[in-house]
Amino acid sequence: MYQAPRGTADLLPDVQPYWSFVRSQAESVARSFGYGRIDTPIFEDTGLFLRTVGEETDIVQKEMYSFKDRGDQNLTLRPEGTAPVCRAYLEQGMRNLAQPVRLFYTCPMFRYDRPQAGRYRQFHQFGVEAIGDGDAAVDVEVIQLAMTMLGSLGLSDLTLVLNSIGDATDRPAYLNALRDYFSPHLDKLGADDRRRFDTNPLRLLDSKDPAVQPLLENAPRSVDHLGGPAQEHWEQLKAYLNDVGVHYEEDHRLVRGLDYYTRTVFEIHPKVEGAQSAICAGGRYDGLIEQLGGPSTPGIGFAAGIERMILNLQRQNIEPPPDRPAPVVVAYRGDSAKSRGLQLAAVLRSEGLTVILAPERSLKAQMRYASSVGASQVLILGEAELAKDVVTLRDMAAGEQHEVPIADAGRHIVGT
RNA sequence: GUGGGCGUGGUCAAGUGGUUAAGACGCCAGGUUGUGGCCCUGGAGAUCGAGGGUUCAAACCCCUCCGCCCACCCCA
Repeated sequence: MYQAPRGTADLLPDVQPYWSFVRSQAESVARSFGYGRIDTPIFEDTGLFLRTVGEETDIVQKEMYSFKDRGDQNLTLRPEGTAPVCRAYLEQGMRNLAQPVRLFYTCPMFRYDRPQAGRYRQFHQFGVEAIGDGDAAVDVEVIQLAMTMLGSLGLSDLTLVLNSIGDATDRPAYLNALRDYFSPHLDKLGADDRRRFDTNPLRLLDSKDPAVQPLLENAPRSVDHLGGPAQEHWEQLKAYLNDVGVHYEEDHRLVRGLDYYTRTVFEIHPKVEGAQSAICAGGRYDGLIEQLGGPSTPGIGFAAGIERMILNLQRQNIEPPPDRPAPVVVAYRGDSAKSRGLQLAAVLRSEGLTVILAPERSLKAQMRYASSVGASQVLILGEAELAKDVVTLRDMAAGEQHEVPIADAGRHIVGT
């Protein structure tokens, strides 16, 4: 027997209401902020991710689904959404549109990770990108969009954590400060953290090693090493957030695992403790477009994990609205009634109703079937009805039925 | 990549070496001839995750692999 590949899932109709709920809420909130949908290819040139996400990151080092196609092209199944959108921004000349360009997407992502709660190899993200305007008001807009979107799902008890990791020009001084701080304590660092000390000292800040926790208390803060413009941006952002009443917590240890972030970084997670708690995360990436060979262009965005949003809906016992109406079942007795039922079903569907023709079984079994598929009403056609050119309309919940002319059966069906 | 737990019909689940592998839910049929949801009866459906080994004999013991769950790493 074949099984779905590790870390992938079959989404059967019974879970689809969650998916359509999340997608439609996210999409309508994004549109209300003036964002338009973009779809980019599921695979891209491998170099796009190497260059932007960062050669030293875990995503690139060990999580990419990369392959060569028959033409020897190095391709990679998209592990994240920002780089492809920026590539499209450049390639499609979107800098000639009104700036900032506001885009959103919902699509599958692929990372070769070990699956666990809320983590899959094929997973789905809803994300937005606002490209072409570095103003802190745009940061606020994007954060507001994220909070509004999660709120529209009914998720409560969310925490927004915020930090600024400065511009590329501020980075070297800060990294030196971090190295200076940690170097007397190298003996206390585990192997992973030693490696980080050399390759990416920023990541020492979110080390989970209990031995280094006390060290983190007094570690240098990125916000104390911001250059003038980044400093101003950071203060402006916080002021705007206060103005619009968005609550946040500053977290000086918040850094991100992708190299392209500058200035603002943020995460949103449920207050309940747990692994993989971030359901939404993002930040500013003012150097990314330039890195891709374009003109210096600021940008900011976030991505939210659809599976994680659904997980939290379920944890908070939030039921999504049904994604399809209760069907009307057409039951019948006899061959000519069956044929007439087939015609009737087609007519009713063309009138916009959801109609299922019962399977050919005893009438009793057809009724049982109607009941188990949740039919609100059943239309019964038999010899008696055919003779009079009527159909028996049974209301399943009320348990009552009456005859109506076949020709306007549709008008008598209610509430589906 | 690391550590722990686990894999028995579609789902849940009993069964820890020995005749035809319980049960429940679900599915199908029937309970008199044209009617559901409760109830009753019957039926279908399992190479006991896969492969190898030990044994006269294995779902049950051993090995390998695969997968699932949880945590770490990392991330949405």
